[in-house]
Amino acid sequence: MENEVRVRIAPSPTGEPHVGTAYIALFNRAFAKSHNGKFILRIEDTDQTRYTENSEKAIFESLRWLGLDWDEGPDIGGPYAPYRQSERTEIYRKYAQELLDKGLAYKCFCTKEELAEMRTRQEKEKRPAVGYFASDSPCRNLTPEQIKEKEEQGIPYVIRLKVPDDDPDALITFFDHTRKKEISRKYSEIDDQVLLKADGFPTYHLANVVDDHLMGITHVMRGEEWIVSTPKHILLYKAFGWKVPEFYHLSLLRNPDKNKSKISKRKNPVSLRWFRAAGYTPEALLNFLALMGYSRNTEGKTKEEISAMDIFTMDELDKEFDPARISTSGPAFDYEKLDSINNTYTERMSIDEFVKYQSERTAYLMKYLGVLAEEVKTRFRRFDKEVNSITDFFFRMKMNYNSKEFKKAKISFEEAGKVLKAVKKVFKDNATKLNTPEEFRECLANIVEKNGFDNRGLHMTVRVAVAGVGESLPLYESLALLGVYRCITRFDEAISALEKFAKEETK
RNA sequence: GGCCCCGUCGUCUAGCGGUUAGGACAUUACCCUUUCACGGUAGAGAUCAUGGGUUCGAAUCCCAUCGGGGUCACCA
Repeated sequence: MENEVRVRIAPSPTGEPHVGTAYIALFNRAFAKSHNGKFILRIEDTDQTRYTENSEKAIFESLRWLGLDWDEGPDIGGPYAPYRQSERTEIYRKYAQELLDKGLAYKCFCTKEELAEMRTRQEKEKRPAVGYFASDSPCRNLTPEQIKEKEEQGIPYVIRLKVPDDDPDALITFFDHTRKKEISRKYSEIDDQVLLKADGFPTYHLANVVDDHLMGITHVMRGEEWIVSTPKHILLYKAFGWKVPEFYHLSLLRNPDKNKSKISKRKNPVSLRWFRAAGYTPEALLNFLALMGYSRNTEGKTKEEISAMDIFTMDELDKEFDPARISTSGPAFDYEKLDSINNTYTERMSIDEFVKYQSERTAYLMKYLGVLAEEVKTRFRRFDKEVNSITDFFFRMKMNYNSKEFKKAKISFEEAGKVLKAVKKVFKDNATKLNTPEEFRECLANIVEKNGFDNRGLHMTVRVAVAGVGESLPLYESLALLGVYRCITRFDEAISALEKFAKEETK
């Protein structure tokens, strides 16, 4: 199978499984299926500092839930195992050594401080580009004796690629199949990339190129954020004397705000677990995601036919998939449209399917809620009262507050506004440190103490801001599950609502 | 800031030298309905970012400008 199409998705297990991963996976898989090829899952866990325990499991689980199953991967094996980069470090070391032997890479002993110094110097000189370039590299031309001496002193080092500097104006060019054009960068714009870190782990660039080659990847479909580093990868393929795969860069999903920045958890829910718990069906999410980056061929179709073409299954996509129809502009993630698509899928279900999906979803919701699941039970007075009404606030995009609820805090609207502004600031400043319920508890307690706020008033105000109502699930656990960024978003909405309520009252 | 990418209704998009610029979501009105939702019908909504070319003719080709995004880590 020399000409077999082989594509891959290579997520990094750092935190929640990202909707962007599913987006890229979907197109890779459709491409493989349409060519009778293979779709591979590879885990890129070379950053020990960002690795989180359950993240890999969550990626498997979420992708499987969506039906985006893979032909080879860390959990099912395959002819090119292992598929987890942390288990392949020997391989990367070997290839880094090969480059060293060929004189195409070198050991760099610079410290973090020296690197920082170099950076500030370059910025001061107003250089067009900042980085570890040949002309700036103190380590590039170290003699074998100097290297030996430093090694004997036990100075830690990294291995850097020696970017050719004989013709700085020469171009490195590749063809981007999504944009259908060549993209180039000058050699002079590329600095000596780190290949192997001081801890012996490879960087993305090395591991990715080595694995793609070893695993026989023929087509690389990945996010647009990689477009500028593709030339670096080309350089690596050349250094090894390997065949370069074909590249497709997909535009990034964007936040639906005016600026349309790359979609982020700071502004919107992006976790696949969230979408699942919120009650979206896999078919609907996939259909929606496909719509964001792909358009079907409408040639020769009637208006009526076209109007029904937005709804399609992955099987249909796999059959007709044409990579030339992937779009290049960054689509804003329209949660309302997702809802609408979800609706058309649920209304098409049989009653049996509907019931089955409802119970599957409820089961997952309880899992998602974690410690809060117990609390849901205690507030669940009757079975005809839905669990959803108690947990709904985790999935709302807009709160549309009612002034009556804020009155339960027994402090004025102005005071409540002040409280929320203070809490918001603290949350923002300590965003990365607020994860567990306990951390939220301490945080709020500190705010009460420092500002002399009414304890009950603050807690009720925060509760209403976050849940929309005065009676809801335990606060600290709710804040933790919601996540600090979505809390902040709600505070923003609550603060302006409170201002409005205050004005109306004085009228 | 340097470099790279992108630019059609509010949003996702069709279009690839000659179209009344089409569809979907959202939105408006009406119909259906004892309510809501679904469904149906009709409508509004895009001087195709702007300005120059090329051409008999440009959303479609070229250039410039502007706007947005990405990237400049021992993160991926």
